[in-house]
Amino acid sequence: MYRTHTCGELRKSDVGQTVTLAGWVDTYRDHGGGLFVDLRDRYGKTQLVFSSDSGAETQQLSRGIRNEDVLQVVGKVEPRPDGTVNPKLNTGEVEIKVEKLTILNKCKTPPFFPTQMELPGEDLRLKHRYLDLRRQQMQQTLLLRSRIIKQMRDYFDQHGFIDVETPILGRSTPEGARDYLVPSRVHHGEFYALPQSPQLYKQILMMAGYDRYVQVARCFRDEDLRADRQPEFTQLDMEMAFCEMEDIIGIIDGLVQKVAKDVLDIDVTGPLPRMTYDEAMERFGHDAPDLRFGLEIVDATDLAAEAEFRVFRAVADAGNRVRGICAKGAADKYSRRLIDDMTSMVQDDFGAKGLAWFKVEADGTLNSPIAKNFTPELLAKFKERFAAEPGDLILIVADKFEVTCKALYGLRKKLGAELKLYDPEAMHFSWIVEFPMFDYDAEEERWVAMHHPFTAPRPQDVELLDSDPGKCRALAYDLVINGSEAGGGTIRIHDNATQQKVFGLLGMTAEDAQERFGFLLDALQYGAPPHGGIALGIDRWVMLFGHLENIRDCIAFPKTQRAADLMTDAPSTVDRKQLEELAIKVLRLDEVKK
RNA sequence: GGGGCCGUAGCUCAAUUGGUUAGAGUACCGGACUGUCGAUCCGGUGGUUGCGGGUUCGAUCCCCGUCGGCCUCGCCA
Repeated sequence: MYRTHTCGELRKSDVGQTVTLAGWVDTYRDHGGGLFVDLRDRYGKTQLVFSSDSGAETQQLSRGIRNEDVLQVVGKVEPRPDGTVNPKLNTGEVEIKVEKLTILNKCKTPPFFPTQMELPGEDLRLKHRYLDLRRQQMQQTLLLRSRIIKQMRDYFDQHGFIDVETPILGRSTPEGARDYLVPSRVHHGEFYALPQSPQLYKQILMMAGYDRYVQVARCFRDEDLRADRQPEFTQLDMEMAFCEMEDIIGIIDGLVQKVAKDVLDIDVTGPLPRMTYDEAMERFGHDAPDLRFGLEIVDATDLAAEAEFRVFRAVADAGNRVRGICAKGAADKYSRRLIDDMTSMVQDDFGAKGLAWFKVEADGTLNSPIAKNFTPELLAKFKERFAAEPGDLILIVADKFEVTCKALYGLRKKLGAELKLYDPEAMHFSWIVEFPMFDYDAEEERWVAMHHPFTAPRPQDVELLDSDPGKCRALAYDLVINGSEAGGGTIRIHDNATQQKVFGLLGMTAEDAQERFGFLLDALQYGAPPHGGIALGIDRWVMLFGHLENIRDCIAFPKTQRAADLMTDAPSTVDRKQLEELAIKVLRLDEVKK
């Protein structure tokens, strides 16, 4: 037996026992005659004491102990002498007088120590992930992740959901994200695709009568990475038959309450607040607004239309929008220089033509390079519209609606963080509903599904599919936590005719649709029940519930921004023989580009 | 594909306007020390300044390219 106890469990009540512990050397303090070692495992730390009492042989062996060595010790639990209790440790009232030491494994001097104060560079952490995962912070996060997933599994189990696994090797579907492809050895020139989500399989399960399905599903999307995006990620995927949007939302409201209570001890009152997509875009410029703070977007297009200022007038006259935000008390926090930086941001990142600004002076006048273009009366109206007071900073973007949304969303996010408009520990949960069915892709001159092509239109909007698809709203709902999309779902189309019509609107011919999704169209004709579901982004839940800034910290073995695993060095080239079996020839770069 | 930041000892960082021998803390090695808990004290080893090229009398510093990491726009139904 390697150990009788973990390094986190011994207390004063255990004094007198002879115990065996095993773990890593967290730190050691060598006093010559006596040596203290904090032995660590994922449960905690326990202080070991080596002295002449340990015997000459053991004491001699103990002198070679270094950080991160793996030890096993046998010894007696003793109370610490008066004045040497360590209140920082749960085990701080006791120590082990070591009688026998076994060095199970030495540790080479590592590139970094899991215990060091300054975090090493992320590339180093990823390369030596086994060391990084020893860090307490990482262990806490993976524990949190495990706990959230268990809560989810328990919850859905209690509500009668069946866990069904769906294939990892599937069929490529050109809609949506880029697929990860897997070549077939048996069928030369043909490929499987890794699932972007189990979407179609779970719909088929509904048609098969498994009316409550759940799965912790790995999903793959070959797109560029971000701080909150990995090429493979995990979803809590669920689907229900004979359900309406309210049923799904109700179930998830309950889950949110349960997880919030369990992991953060927060009482979330249900039902969670809802906002329509249009309202979210109008008030916050984004479909996943951070509702922990105000700083809402204010429309001033009508006022702009009265202005002498040609830039505003032209935008208003062209049917575009003049909108802005008013940051309370921010005028003296943002110098000309910082405002210039924000101007560059809205121009370079969001395609805005510029950023207009006003600072409200102590006497109430508006200070701005463009103020001279406005009558005092109009300036007063702007001030009133933005409810601006002395010391406030008004930022205005005049552009197409979409551009004002993006730019003001970006500014709001930046100002919210910089001005500390919210408590970083706060949690805000809400639903965004009534999404449009389609977005118009000007480049490809066609409609694209906003959610996915299996989303059902609202019953009252069905006829808009023919007359005005852009106005058609979907039975879609996104769960938003602190300005992050934490989940999204829809009620699905469950009849063949509507599904065919939507495919048609997306520019697919009947033949295309049959080739790509024939199995779905077939299944829809063999007794498909009404159904719908949702998928929750588990990695993001961990990020949000753990107040972490980065999705890589929520995943045991994540990929870098270039989608590489620095520990295993994946992806890698493969043997010529492997390629030959697959009938694959790798082209040179110049051969690809032509 | 575009924009930005970063890369100096094993690690975290510093190095004046481009200036001559590239420093500190820590780790590591050796020594001292029986109540420490970020132990302390003394001594020591350790550098292709990511890589390649250029400008210059002289480059960690400026320029170009490249590799790697991060942030971001596009992209992500």
